[in-house]
Amino acid sequence: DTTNALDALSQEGLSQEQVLQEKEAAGSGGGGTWEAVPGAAAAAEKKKQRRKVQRKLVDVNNIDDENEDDDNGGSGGTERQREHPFIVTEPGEVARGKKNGLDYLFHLYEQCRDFLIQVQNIAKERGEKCPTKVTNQVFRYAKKAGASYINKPKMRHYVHCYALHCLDEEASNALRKAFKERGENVGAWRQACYKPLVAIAARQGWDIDTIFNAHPRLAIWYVPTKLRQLCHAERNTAAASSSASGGGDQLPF
Amino acid sequence: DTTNALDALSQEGLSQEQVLQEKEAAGSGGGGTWEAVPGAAAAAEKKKQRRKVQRKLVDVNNIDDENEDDDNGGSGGTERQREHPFIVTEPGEVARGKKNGLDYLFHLYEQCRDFLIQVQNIAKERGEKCPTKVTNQVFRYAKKAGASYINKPKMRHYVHCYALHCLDEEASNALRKAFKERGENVGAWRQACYKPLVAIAARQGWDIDTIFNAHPRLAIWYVPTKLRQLCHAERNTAAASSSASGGGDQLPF
DNA sequence: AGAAGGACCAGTGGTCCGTA
DNA sequence: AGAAGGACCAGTGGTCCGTA
Repeated sequence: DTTNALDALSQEGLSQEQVLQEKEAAGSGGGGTWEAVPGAAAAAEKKKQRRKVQRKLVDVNNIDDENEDDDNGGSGGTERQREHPFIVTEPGEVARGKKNGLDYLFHLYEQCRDFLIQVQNIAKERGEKCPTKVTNQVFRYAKKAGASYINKPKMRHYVHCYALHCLDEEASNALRKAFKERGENVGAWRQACYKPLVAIAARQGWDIDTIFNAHPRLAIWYVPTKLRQLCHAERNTAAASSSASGGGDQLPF
Repeated sequence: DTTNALDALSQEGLSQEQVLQEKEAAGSGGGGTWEAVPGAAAAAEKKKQRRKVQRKLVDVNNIDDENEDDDNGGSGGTERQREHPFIVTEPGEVARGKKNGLDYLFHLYEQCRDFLIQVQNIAKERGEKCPTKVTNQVFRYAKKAGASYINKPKMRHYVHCYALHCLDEEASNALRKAFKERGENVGAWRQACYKPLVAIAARQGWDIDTIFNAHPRLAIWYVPTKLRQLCHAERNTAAASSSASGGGDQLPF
């Protein structure tokens, strides 16, 4: 019942985001590929290389060391099932088949908040350091409390999607409807969530940390690295073009 | 020129703190020794044991491994001098001989604040995560900037002394004068700084984190573990005795 | 004995990449 | 191909304990 002015926004959202995805897929091959942050791709590549070297070293060291616990192979019974993958659903829609919907995804964030509050209460009781964010400790607590379907990589992966849901539920709902209609997968929807967030940041002085912290349910989540980088890059672009067109505090051309 | 009502306070402060020190020195030998937190001493002991085991293992593994860089012994030239030890000085007093005064100590905290601000400015410039506290990163930055006399263990060691200086300069000054007069060493003065802080916390609902965060120069420092524990223990003691004497929400005796 | 600080360690934030 | 999450890693907070 709140379906106004959504298509233009989300279409726009998609086209640019797809460009971003393509650039990312293309990788650091050519010379002029776009990067959110200068040098970021190179740094990431270095990190990857390091990790590969590490793994190789570990493998070498493991040769002929101990082959005690080698036969736990086969299909020995009660392996924990993975969660069903998410699909793009519109608000209120229940996912059918072996899928989970986005209302469920956002519900997980609320559950994490509850777990954090419990951890905070225990810490206060004991006079211990009291976390203000969803930390490893909270994820551990959630697991111990039986919420085995909550894990850190998943929650961090979709934080910015939840952020949009918190900060502009209208826009978030519109994006979900549009992406469902077009049959996009979850990855594409997730990518598309960045753009409206950057637009919100633009309207509020680019300070994404302050924006997160000002919202009670969002403040407990770390700002995702990529969202931070996108805001920074876009701010610089915006500043450059505005000073090129109208400004006076730049070198004269 | 601000020397009112200091002696009673600091005397009181000392006597109790010395008891605390003695108990600590006595260790976990007997059964009924006082602990700030139940089980804390046992946990600390366990940690110590673990560390010793670790070191032994490291030593064993190092036997006959590589003796390449073995001969950097002797007295080969420009070794960095340690900082002179602190002595208890009153406000404005310059330490003589190979000693540093407490004004200098507190000055180091202000310097760290300056370094933090620089690190924050760089982070904002680059659109990176911006620290709100004096972190390892800040200590690294300080060292790189030439302030080699600043280091983490030292700064953490005296944080609560600086806290008293920030929160109640009158009381801090009075304590310094009293301890100087009595010829106490730095360690004794440091111990004595806890008590007036706990008293401040008592007046403000025991929330030492909020007290730190409410003060602009103090907010950038982590609350020391021991101060937190003392506040917690004292709060429980106070609550127990007040409910024993006048309360109604406790078991009846 | 008293104190300064190098260096260690357990557990963190962050996310890659082997898995289904 | 698309996605979930175990497990890894660099760098953290915290402070011990060999050193001067």
